Amino acid sequence: METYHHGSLRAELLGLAAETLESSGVHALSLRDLARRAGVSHAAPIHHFGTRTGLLTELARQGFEGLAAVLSDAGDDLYDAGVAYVRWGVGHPGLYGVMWQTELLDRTHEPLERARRDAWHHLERCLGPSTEARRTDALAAFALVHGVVQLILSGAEPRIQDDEASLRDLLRRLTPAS
Amino acid sequence: METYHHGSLRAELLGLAAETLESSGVHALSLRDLARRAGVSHAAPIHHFGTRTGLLTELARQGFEGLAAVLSDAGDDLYDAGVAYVRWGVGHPGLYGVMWQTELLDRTHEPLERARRDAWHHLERCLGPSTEARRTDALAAFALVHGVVQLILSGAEPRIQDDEASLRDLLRRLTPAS
DNA sequence: GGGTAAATCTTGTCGGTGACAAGTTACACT
DNA sequence: AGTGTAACTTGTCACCGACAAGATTTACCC
Repeated sequence: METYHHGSLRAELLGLAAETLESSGVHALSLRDLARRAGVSHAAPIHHFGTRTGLLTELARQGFEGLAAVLSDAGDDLYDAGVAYVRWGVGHPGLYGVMWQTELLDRTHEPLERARRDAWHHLERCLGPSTEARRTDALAAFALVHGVVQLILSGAEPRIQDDEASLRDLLRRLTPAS
Repeated sequence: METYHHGSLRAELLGLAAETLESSGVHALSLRDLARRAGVSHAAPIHHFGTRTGLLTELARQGFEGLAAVLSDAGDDLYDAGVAYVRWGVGHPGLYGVMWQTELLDRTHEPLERARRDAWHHLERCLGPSTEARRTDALAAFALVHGVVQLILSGAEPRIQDDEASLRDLLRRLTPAS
């Protein structure tokens, strides 16, 4: 059969990579392993992504898009959005880490940066008009939800409950300025 | 001179590793490069740390100790401690990332976990007696400062100012429960 | 102070990995 | 039909972490 022209190699590689990311972590993700599992040569992934960084950058971009979609669905309430954010992050332990590890990503990749800003704006939107104080509010809100996700994922604080009620209770410690 | 028995190889390797970590990031930190720069054989670092994970674990432990010391000096006020935390994190961009990247560390290493808990307790101490609500307060406080550091280090939000006044203003969005 | 155990470091080697270069095959478009 | 281009392969290189086995030095104990 067709040894050449797999047809949708790029998509399949991304899928396999996402699986590995969640099941085994970034460090276990190698281009050569992906190639083996997809049944192609060891250099095939490089053709599609250039470098390993290129692959991770694409995964991160997809991640921010998924996150933005969830935030968009969560509505206009800051705490609703916060809960949605945390739940998405906790649900994607491998990917979420990659999204924030700038060392692994190509920060000059415009689609990635755009997706990141989009996700940010969905959270900022819950705070009303953009004054100076609102921007600080948004920073605090983002830092809090991001920190909660990282704390949970790191496993450093096993006492954190990630059910909705506990999360909401936690997020309520944040009170936007007057 | 003495080819064998460098005298303080372990300490020198840790120092070189810390330098590389801050100047070039984790990914640029290799045991073999450390060995070259210390003028020893490529396997010498392995003798002292077992694995690369072992080296990073030791660095992280030192990191938490340094962080705990800074928090201890910051006094009893939650916001003072928060500012001190953020400033320490921002001042150690490479190391701070390693400290929270569990994939790179040996989480069963008791000295590391003890140092981590110590740092935590220094922050929790600012909140008074340990009730249920206080613990949630502590979680929120930790998540917020941690998130702020990560946001700054990631460079995703260049608008964050890390001078003391701006940081304090940001941290004030957090109000512990009654 | 002599001998033995342990710690420190070296040499050698293995499998795995990212990256690049050059070649081969299939598709697309005119 | 023919030609350019995209998709993929084979081959290769340097680097890395890890392990094993050996050499050298220190420490300790009688």
